[in-house]
This record gives sequence, structure tokens and C-alpha cells, in this order.
Amino acid sequence: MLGKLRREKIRQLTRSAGPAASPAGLHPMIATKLWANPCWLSFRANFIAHHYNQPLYEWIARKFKLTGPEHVVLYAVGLEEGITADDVSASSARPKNTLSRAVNSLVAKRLLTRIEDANDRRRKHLYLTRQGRRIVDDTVPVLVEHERTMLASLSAEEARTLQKLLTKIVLNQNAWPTRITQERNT
Amino acid sequence: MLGKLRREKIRQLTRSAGPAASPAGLHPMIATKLWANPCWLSFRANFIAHHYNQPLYEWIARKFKLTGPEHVVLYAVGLEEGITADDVSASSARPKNTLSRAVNSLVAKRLLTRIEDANDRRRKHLYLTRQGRRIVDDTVPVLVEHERTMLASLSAEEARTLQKLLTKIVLNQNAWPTRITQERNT
DNA sequence: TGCGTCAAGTTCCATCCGGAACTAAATCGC
DNA sequence: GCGATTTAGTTCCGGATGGAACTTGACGCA
Repeated sequence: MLGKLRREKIRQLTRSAGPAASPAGLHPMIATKLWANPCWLSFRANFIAHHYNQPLYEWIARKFKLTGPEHVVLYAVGLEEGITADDVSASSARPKNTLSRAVNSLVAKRLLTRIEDANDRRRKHLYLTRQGRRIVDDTVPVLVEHERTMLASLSAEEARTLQKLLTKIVLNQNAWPTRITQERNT
Repeated sequence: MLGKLRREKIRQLTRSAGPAASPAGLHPMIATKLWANPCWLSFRANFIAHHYNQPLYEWIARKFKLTGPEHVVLYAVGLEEGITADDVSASSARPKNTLSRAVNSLVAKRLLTRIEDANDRRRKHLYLTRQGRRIVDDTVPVLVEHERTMLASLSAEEARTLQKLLTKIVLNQNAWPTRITQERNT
């Protein structure tokens, strides 16, 4: 009852704030988060990332018995053999202890080998085994296709623009705070 | 040694594939994931989302003793009072059992009240208490500022374009697969 | 060459998380 | 109106997760 009134209010607000009429079948709360949300970027980034990750991690767990972090490592080494756990950590969303565990597990499963750096014995370079490479080769096309599906509503030109803009954001990384220090200011 | 050779190889590859020379100080693995990565969208979305979330969740945990899901619920109810746990679930990246726990915890902390729907006794509408509202009011400006910082490298025009393109992607949500069913095809 | 600092990786542990199964309530079909 | 199906929300539980502290090795500096 109250809820219904509020729902109407949103719909109006949405219609006025959004660039187009709210499409039929769009969940009202998604409309709110799109068009009546001061944090527009974080909602969109999280939403897209989640809907990309969720089905893939479920699939990879089901089909290859790999956890999320394990796949992250495997994929990264697939992109660039010889990297270290730290390289993966710097470029991914997991803390280094989680990645350490993932690496150990992958080595135990004989999907990865680890070679100590000759000049710095702390560093351990990671390489795919034959089996590891096979899993990467089996998964990457599926990931690419999944991403393609999620981009289907954009033209090639729009996709290029999007890529460029997101790149620009990422390249500004060292200007971002890694910790927020804000005292209550009221 | 081997690693060093490979590092050089990447740098070259990066330089050729990227639209600009790789900026000094950019971690080589980030360069790889930006420019030698078939999944360009998922890397960028995950990277941005993570670097947005990470400092904020740490801050919110430290300052308000709230977990991630609790903050997600609080923020959503702040946007739109009277929503249900299901509304939060549909528009966020958490499964509904996690959100159920978060709601219960927030009610126990007297930050949220829960009112059963008169027409459908399964539904429970969520409202902020005075304290809940205060936390929302205290956090939102910080979230907005944090997002602004992360967008600093974009012009207003570019930000508008980005917002439009991401919106277009999100609106296509019902064309995305929720589950991947792929049999090994080799 | 020896000490203090920093960096890579690991270990420990409490906690959170999310899949699966469950309950209660509404809705659909006839 | 009455059983089958769907939906909102909860509970259970094992296992993953990530912060903090630790270990080992490199490096700066006198």
C-alpha cells in the first residue's frame, strides 16, 4: 500500500531523470539505482562485473573444480607466463594471501609450475603446465563469448569509445585513495 | 632472467597494442590486462569496481562497524524507502540469504525497521530509523566524493558519454545468460 | 659487514559468505 | 474453492575469505 504509492513516485522520478522512458520489464529498483543514485559509476561497474563474474565462476567451479581465485591466477598466467603472485595481486581484485593459496592449490593440481627467480629468491615465476594450458584454452573462448553477449547492445563504435574511456579511468589509478580517512564532519 | 626477457616482450606488445605509450609507473601486468587481454570489459569493470569498493568497505567497517552486505542494504533503503529485501537482491551483487542476514542484523542494531505488507504477508518493507538515516547521510557524501576522484581523469562530456554507454549495457540485462551451459568442445 | 627497512610469500584464525534445502504465503489452473 | 506451482524470506553448514602477524630474503646505508 505505502509501497505501491512509493513505487509510483519512483517510476515518475525515473521517467523524468532517465534519458529514455524506463523500459518495460526493468526492475524498479534497478531503475532507481540507474537514475536516482548519486553513485552512478559504482552501481554500473559493480552490476556489470557481478553479472559477468557470477555465471562464469559457477561454470568454472562446476566444470573444472576451480575456485574464483584459482581461475584468476590461471587466467593471468595464461596471459603472461612467468609472472609472479605479486603481479597477479597488483592487477586483480584479491589479496595476496588468497592468491598464495590459489597458487599452491594449482601447483598441487599440476596446472602450474613455480620457478624460483635466480636473482631474487623470494620471487617465484609461474608457468602453465600442459594441463593448465588446456584449461586456459578451453575457458578463454567462453569468457570472450560471454563478454560479447553482455556488450551486444553496443555498436562497434560505441564499444570502442567505452573501452577508451574505461582505460582512461584505469590509467589514473595512482591518483585514487587506497584508504579513506574521514572523520565525522557533522 | 627468463622473467626479465618476458617482461620486455610484454612492454613491446603493450606499446603496439595500446593507443598510447604505456605511462611510466604503470604496473606491467596491468598494462597486459589492458592491452593484451581478450576480455577487455571484464577486466576494466572488475578493476574499477574493486578499487571503488575496497577502500569504502574498509572505511565503513572501521567507522560504522557494518559489513559489506549491511552497507549495501542501508544504501539501497536510503535511495528508496519501503523496498523489500528482494528489491535489494535484484539490484545488487549479493545472494538473498546474505541480504536476509544483513537485514536482520540492521534491524537488531536499530538502523532499520521492517513492516509487513498488508496485502502480501511474505513481503517486508524496509525503512530507515533515525540512526539509520544518519549513517546514510554521513556516508553518501564520502561515496560520491570517492567516485568523483576515480572519475577525475574524464571530462564532464566524457563522463556523460560513459554513463550513457554503461546504462545501455545494464538495460540489456535480460539478454544475458544467468548460467553457462557449455560442454567441452574439443 | 652488520643493522634497519622493505618486499614476496606464507600461515593462522575468526568470520563471512553463499549454495541448497526449507517454511510460509500467495497465485494460478481448472 | 482446492491442489500444484511460484515467490519472499530464513536456516543450515561447510568451506572460502581476507586481515594481521610472521618468515625469509634483498637492499640501503653507514
